[in-house]
Amino acid sequence: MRLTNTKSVKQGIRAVAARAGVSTASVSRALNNPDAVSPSLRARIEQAIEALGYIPHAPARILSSRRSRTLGAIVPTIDNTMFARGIASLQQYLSSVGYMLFLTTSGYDLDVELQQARNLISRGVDGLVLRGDCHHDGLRKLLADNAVPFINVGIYQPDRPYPCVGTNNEAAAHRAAAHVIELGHRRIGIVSALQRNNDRASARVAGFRRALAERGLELPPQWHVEVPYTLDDAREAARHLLNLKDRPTAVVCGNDVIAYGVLLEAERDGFSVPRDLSVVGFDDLDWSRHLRPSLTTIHVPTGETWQRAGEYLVRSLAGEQTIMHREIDFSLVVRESTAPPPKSLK
Amino acid sequence: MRLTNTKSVKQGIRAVAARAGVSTASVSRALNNPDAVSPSLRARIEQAIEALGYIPHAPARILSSRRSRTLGAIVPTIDNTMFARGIASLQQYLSSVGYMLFLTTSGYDLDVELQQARNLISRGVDGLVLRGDCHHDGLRKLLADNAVPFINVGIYQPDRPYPCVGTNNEAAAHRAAAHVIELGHRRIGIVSALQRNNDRASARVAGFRRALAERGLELPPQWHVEVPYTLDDAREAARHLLNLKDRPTAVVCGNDVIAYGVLLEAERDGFSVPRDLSVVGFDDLDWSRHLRPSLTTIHVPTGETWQRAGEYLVRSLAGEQTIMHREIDFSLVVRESTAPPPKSLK
DNA sequence: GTCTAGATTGTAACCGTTTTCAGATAGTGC
DNA sequence: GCACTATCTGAAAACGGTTACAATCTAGAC
Repeated sequence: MRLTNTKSVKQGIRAVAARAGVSTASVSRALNNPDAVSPSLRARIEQAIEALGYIPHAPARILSSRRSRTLGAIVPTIDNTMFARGIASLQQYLSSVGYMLFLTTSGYDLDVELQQARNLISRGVDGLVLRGDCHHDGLRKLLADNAVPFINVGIYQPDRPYPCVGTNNEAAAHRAAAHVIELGHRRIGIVSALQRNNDRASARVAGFRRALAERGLELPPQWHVEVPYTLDDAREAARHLLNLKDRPTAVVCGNDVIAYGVLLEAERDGFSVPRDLSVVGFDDLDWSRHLRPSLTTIHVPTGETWQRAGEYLVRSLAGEQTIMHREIDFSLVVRESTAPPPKSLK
Repeated sequence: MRLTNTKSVKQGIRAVAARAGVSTASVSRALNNPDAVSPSLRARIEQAIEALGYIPHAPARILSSRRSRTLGAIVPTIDNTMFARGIASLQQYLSSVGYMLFLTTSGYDLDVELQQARNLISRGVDGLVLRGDCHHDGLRKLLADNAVPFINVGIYQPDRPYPCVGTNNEAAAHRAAAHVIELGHRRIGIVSALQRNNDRASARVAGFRRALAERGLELPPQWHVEVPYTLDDAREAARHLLNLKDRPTAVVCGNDVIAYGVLLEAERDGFSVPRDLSVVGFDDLDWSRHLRPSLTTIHVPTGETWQRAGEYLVRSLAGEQTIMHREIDFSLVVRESTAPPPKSLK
């Protein structure tokens, strides 16, 4: 049998109510909707809360109200400047509107993502923030079955029936490639992130390819390399690409970290950037403007993107009508790593 | 009045129980302690769960069981490789033992940290992971009043009554400074992170200073600079230090990002590292070995540190007796950024 | 002074689990 | 075959809040 002392309640809202000489309903109201109780009552209750050091029990609140004021986010990894940025920004926004964030990671694994989503829903989140639109089939069903609002972030797909917010990666990549083409390059290589289960990466590759195709430029297979996540991987791929007998004069990269790898490897092999080789990145991480040569890249406002995702969900949950597909502008930032190709190789 | 259809329960454990023809108690047992129910029952229940797509409601579970299998972590910022690393590692460990992590940020503000702690406790976390041992007075009281287990991570203070896990920052910093002293440097500058509300930063400064003091070396005030968080801040400070008429021949830095700033600024001002200037970092971020010159620094196993913190709490919560103060070894990684001082300035 | 609308407060059911306790069932030694 | 355990299972009371509804109170309007 559970010990229940009917005389005195040691904690909880009932203790506060008892001390303030009011009902639990009033305490609850004072907490959630202060205007609904008279100033005098409110003062008494606040004083009792203070005196008892009362902290509301969120799980009970969630259970009773069916709302948690908590969002869940599933990112591939937190150990990546882009995501860390985004999450920080999202979290800051959410906390400013009284929401909390449950953060989990999927490690780029769709099954894990599904599992994490189940986890978060179980936890009672009011909505979910997902990366991209490349998900397990079961995930959509799960979201639909449980009527969980969600948004795909980091991509822009106005034609899809799911909400999303992000830059148009295809267009941005196209812009990046167009930049080196405009500089006069005709021999352009691509070093992209792994495209598998990563629609962002593949959209960028598509943009690069379209830019080349529009100018009738060839892309020999050996000039397109895909690399995993680390700088070491990027360096290795770059080394390979730079040592081809027939090497490109410019390399467009799927993200800045990859570009760093190309830059480092180029330096190591004695190529001068941008004299011998032009390099374009994508994301515009902090480092990119500090590097020497500084990196020409596509600037993507990650913080804004994720904050908008939060705004979308919070507003939807508040019953407001909001834009389902929001495009976030990118911009090309031209720095030192790009220049016209050497005359001899033009 | 709430609508309650007494005939059919649409969801929840009762729906599962009804479908399987068992009591809710059995379903709960099948979920939490499978061995406690007979295989046949378990099979029936599992099938019902599957058929209904049942997802347990964690808040209700927490409310009832008084345990959330969730830990809270409060870090200054997530947008910092060190913390991102640590959090990623902690999260991975926790998920491997069936725990979840509630992550919040304090922005280096003690009041915010206290508020976040309140928030997390309200959320029902079973324990708290904190950064360092520099907290608001109210925080300890809060933790004590609510009997919330916690651990300070990133520091090692065996003499304190609070659990902690981390490297001995003072000793590690001492080692870093000793390294350049051993190389023959006598004119050594310090560029540290802000010490206010940051015991890690101040322990490092203390270690640097002790190493200098032990060899009887002077530290003119203008040779010790404190900088905020960004690379830009570090560069500005470095520029100032390097342009002193009477400048040091070696600089020990409070962390790697600061060291990058010094390195970049040195290059910009035409100093050659390590010929004209030796630089030592602290943390050993990924970049440090890729940079040119690569950075001599103190390697700190961040991932292990945070995982240990998780282990400590999980074990404590399981009732196991565990070590309260755990020291994590650091190591000096000598790379290209340090060398004996130029003869002329020795 | 009575009546009514509106503002405030209280009562108690309910949110979806876990868990105690007791009852039912099956297995064992004699 | 019987009493006696050891195992399973079920009924129902919590857990700590929210909130629908009822009850009370207040202030004008007449």
